[in-house]
Amino acid sequence: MATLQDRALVEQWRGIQTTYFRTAAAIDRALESKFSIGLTEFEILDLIAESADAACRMKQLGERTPMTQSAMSKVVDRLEKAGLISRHSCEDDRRSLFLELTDAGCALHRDAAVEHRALLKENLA
Amino acid sequence: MATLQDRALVEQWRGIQTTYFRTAAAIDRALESKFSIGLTEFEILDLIAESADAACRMKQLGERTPMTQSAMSKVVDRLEKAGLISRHSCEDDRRSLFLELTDAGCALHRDAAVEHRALLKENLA
DNA sequence: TGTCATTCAATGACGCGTCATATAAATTGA
DNA sequence: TCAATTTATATGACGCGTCATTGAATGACA
Repeated sequence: MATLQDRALVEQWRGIQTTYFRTAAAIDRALESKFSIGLTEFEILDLIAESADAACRMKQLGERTPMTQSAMSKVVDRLEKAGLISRHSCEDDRRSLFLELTDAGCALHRDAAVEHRALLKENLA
Repeated sequence: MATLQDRALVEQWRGIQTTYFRTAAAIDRALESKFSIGLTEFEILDLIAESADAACRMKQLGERTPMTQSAMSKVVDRLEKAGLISRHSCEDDRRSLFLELTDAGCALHRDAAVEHRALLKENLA
């Protein structure tokens, strides 16, 4: 039975959903209008920027985000077409790809990150 | 600057995302395989079931979920086609619709809710 | 070394959500 | 009472994510 506990769980879950949707929508709109990229694209840029010095394998990125491998592949496509990152195939294992921010990608990330953090602060507080 | 605070915000946000995606995916798969409905469909059933005695306007539902009006309309479509709910136009205001669970919808909700709560418990603990 | 299994990434078909609009009904106010 | 506005829902075009599959490279091991 445990109906009371169930109610609490459902409330908690709805809270998470609401926070997630509200925040994601706010960031997405802002990034889209100011930088012409979506939240997903930014998140990949952000992950690449974090592993700054080491070049960054797609596989590794996949482990640090809830995104699907397939989704990743398509986001990376878009980012490459937008000139924000470049793909380099790995010498040691030619199945792997290294990703790197282009100068444009680096600059855009720097600016977009400010907006991103500000909106997180506003929505998660 | 506030780089440290920013890191904390980003971590918090990623935690929310991970929890959200992991939980949603788990519930969605389970409901899909056992009851042939998605998480979104279940959530609407759940909301209708909550406003048990009073018939339930779409508008009201919209206020209790982060879903778009458009999304709602389509989910309700699917639920109706699946024979789980019925739409009744309102006499007082013929723009509004009342939603009601069918017997099948009611039974399915009862069973699916057990699964739903169990997975919430498992994932949000 | 040759086969079989495994791993990394890309792709096509498909479903769902979103945006912008449409439709229809109700409300407002001159 | 008749426009103009607002409100409730539906719909079509479109983009993105997912699933299943493919292609290509590597690994395992007899």
